[in-house]
Amino acid sequence: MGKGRAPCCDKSKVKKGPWTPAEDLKLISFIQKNGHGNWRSLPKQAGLLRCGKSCRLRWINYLRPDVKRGNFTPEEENTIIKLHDSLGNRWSKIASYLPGRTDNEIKNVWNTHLKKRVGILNKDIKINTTTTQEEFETNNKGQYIDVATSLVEEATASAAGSCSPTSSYGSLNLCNLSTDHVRAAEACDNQDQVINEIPSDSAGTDIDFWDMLDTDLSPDLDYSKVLDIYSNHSDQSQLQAPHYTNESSSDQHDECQKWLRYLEIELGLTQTSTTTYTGANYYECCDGFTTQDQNNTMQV
DNA sequence: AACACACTCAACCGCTCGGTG
DNA sequence: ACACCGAGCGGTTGAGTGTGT
Repeated sequence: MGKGRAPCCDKSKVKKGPWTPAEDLKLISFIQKNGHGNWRSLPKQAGLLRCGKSCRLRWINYLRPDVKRGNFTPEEENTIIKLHDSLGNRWSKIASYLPGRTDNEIKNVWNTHLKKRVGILNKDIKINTTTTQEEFETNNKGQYIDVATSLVEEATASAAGSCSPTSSYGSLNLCNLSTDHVRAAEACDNQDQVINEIPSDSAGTDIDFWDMLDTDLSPDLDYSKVLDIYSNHSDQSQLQAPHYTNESSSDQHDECQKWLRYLEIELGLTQTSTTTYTGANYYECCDGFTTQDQNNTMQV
């Protein structure tokens, strides 16, 4: 073996760029049947012209059944702010506290939203500690007034060492930042509240892909393998969606079919229709879609 | 309507870490 | 102890989309 590090793959022979639905289904199919013991060899075995790294990233960030899609809730954002102040840019560590969220997603949301917001709030605290409330209101046209006042109180309390023991971020001026504060700040920040987020990558029609999809949704699929994926590939404590251990095989089959169906919908591969699904697990999987009521009914 | 600029986020790149022989 | 390898991590990029003029 020669010196130096071997490249992870032959760059000239791998495809780069956005994944197509057909590639997604190939990857999913393969992992369903074989798991992902070796990412490096996976692309070849799965018939994908992709780097193993790329497959891993696609699976972890997008195709895993327990990935939660949709906007971050104020609670999640609050958690990220706190954890980031404590852990810094250790995104994977932060992600471990947010089931269903990936490090990449958290990193993106921090860089695009939260970093700015924290900057604004910190600035407000500084303003408020050096001006009267009236001056502050004039300077800020009434925005943030309640938020900033509360934060000043909390920052003062924090400085006095009375930060909530529920968190380990006692040194932070945002240590007790409540959900309401974040919500208020969000409202001031004119954040869009887009509920539904449908993933892209909806490439053109692919006959092979449709064949594959039909195959994968057939009763012949080895659903026990799918369950293995859930149970083996990740820390159980971080898995939110499927909990199959005590279910009958038909229940498992149903759940897996739901997940695959969900995936099909996520990939934009079904015609618009009204379909009602039930089941708590599926409801969790579909977080980010239009949920119609609390009875786990979803309209697509 | 057309253009420019800003924003978002999926994906890539290069590095580090831990396991193994 | 060392070298190699695969997995994972964090920084960065750039295509696509949205918004303002």
